[in-house]
Amino acid sequence: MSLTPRVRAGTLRATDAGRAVDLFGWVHRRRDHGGLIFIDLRDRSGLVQVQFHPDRAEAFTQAGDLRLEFVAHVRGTVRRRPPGAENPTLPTGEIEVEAEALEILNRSRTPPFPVNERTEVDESLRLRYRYLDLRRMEMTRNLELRHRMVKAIRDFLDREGFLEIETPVLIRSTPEGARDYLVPSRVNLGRFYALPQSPQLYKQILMVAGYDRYFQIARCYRDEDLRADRQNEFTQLDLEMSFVTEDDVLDVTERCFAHVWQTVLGRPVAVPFRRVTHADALLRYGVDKPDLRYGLELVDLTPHLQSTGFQVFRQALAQGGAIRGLRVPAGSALGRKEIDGLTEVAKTAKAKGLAFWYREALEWRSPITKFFTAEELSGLEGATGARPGDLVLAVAAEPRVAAGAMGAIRKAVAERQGLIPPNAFEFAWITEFPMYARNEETGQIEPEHHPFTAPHPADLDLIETDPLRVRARSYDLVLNGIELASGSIRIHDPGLQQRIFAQLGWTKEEAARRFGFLLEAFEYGAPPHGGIAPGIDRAVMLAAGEETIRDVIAFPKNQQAQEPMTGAPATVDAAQLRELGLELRPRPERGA
RNA sequence: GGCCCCGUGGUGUAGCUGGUCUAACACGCAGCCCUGUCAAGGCUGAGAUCGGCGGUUCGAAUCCGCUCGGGGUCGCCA
Repeated sequence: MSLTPRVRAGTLRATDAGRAVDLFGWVHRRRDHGGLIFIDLRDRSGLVQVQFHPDRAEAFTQAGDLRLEFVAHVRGTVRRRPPGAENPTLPTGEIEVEAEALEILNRSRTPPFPVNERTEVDESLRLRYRYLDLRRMEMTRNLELRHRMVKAIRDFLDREGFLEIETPVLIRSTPEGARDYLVPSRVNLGRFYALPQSPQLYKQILMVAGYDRYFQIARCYRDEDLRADRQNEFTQLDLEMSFVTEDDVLDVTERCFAHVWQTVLGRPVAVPFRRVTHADALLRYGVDKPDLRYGLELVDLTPHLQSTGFQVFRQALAQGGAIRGLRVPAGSALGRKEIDGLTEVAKTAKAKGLAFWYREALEWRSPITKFFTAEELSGLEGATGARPGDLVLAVAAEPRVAAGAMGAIRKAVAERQGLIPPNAFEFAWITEFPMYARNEETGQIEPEHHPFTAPHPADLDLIETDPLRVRARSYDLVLNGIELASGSIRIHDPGLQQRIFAQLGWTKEEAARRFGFLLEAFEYGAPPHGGIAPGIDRAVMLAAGEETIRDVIAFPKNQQAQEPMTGAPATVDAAQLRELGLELRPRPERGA
């Protein structure tokens, strides 16, 4: 059979009736009636029903041999289906292809899991046979969605005057941040490249070079443990702009997302996005990446219970603690069991316990009501706005712990009470992150974002005196409680950059050794600049309504950072190691 | 590394307060019948000793311990 231009199965419509077509695809399903055979032929675009009639004896006989996932070439004619035989649930349901000839291009073993159904299949099996998994329509849909989103991003940024520039994947290791993946250099024995955790330094250098609007769909690598929304290898939209302030970066970013959501998902998204300062987010939502699809704002009860006689609260307050509360509308329906469950959530978040009061018609009911004065209880009512039938929850602890615990409680309550609207997309900016955070283990002060983030101009004087209070010119984009992007206005003044390095405890020599090239570049006319880096995998995951980014990545790693289909990472030949000047030490324990 | 969840024919599940479980159901697979189905239908059949090891018991898929594999999460992720 000679090959003619192929037609995609899922694209055929009633208007194609009478058309001679060549279809190439996989057997999605077969319905063999003995005297008549129907095959659903599937390709990337969808599927169409092919009918084999005994009148075409040769094709009909061959069709009897077809099995699921066989690869076939069908030549035939598109026909309207007989009245009453249409399938309204299928885009191609008005027509079918009457087969005139069939060519079985390849057979298939019985697949290890159903390709033609939506059933949940063990993920390790899916990854081992990823080529079959990717044939499933949900995965095809996800990868197509990803393509369209990335294309929409490129189109948008192109129109906005951005230039897409590639930066190296083999780069110099910089010890800060996440663990680097290292690549040994054969021609420079004993030396290593690192894979980029992000193109951060190169994009800043590009700004110095005058490429004032740069972007890249960049692969990034971080040797850290994997999660549902975290791979050791992932994709970022890396973006940097010169001569801008926060507002410019936020503006172009939110218009970019609005464009993608509109053109790809057909979902209008209002701009500008809501903005919440980091401090405010902790106070009102207990996290720095609040899910704004639901209310349930936290309330500061500290001022109302300042002199409470309740020992647990009293002690917490005496140690500089805070009391954060949450009104659960209609929470009186929650029983002891639910409260216990929430208490567990609070404890997992390091709180010692969870206080609760049921607001009844005339009074508060709780094991601890007796410890509070009428005045305090009315303060509680005023602060939370609790009405009869509601429940009030509270945690007293060091402010950070209280916020974190109540943030976890807020999320748990929303999930358990079904307060999260489906199909909602709530974007929000979190601004003014602190410049520094204390590393709990080492006690050292470390940059919250990265050491090139510009400090808030009003806080410059605090850098040396009270670094933890210095706000950064940084911002995160949050969508439905998931961090989508992170960025900042950068330092472009070599003097200030030195000062920040010094604050981190680096000597001039150390800073020069690590980032000398950047400091040097800044001495040749560095423009003010800033940028952001949205995670593509997460954006697609949320747009697709998936629970894990693995479902929007063609060949992801599992939680053990392995790729089950090819078996990476794998051992290598001794000869390869020798050539690289590497020698493996036996593992400390559990030999072999 | 800690905590939590899961592991039963090819797939998805049931069974799991120990005993006709000689492991059930659906899909898939094989054979036969069937000319308008679309999760096609009907009949017949093959296929798992219940992740592995050890223990408790007269008796273990069911209870206990260890272990392996997978997932979620905390730590980690400038």
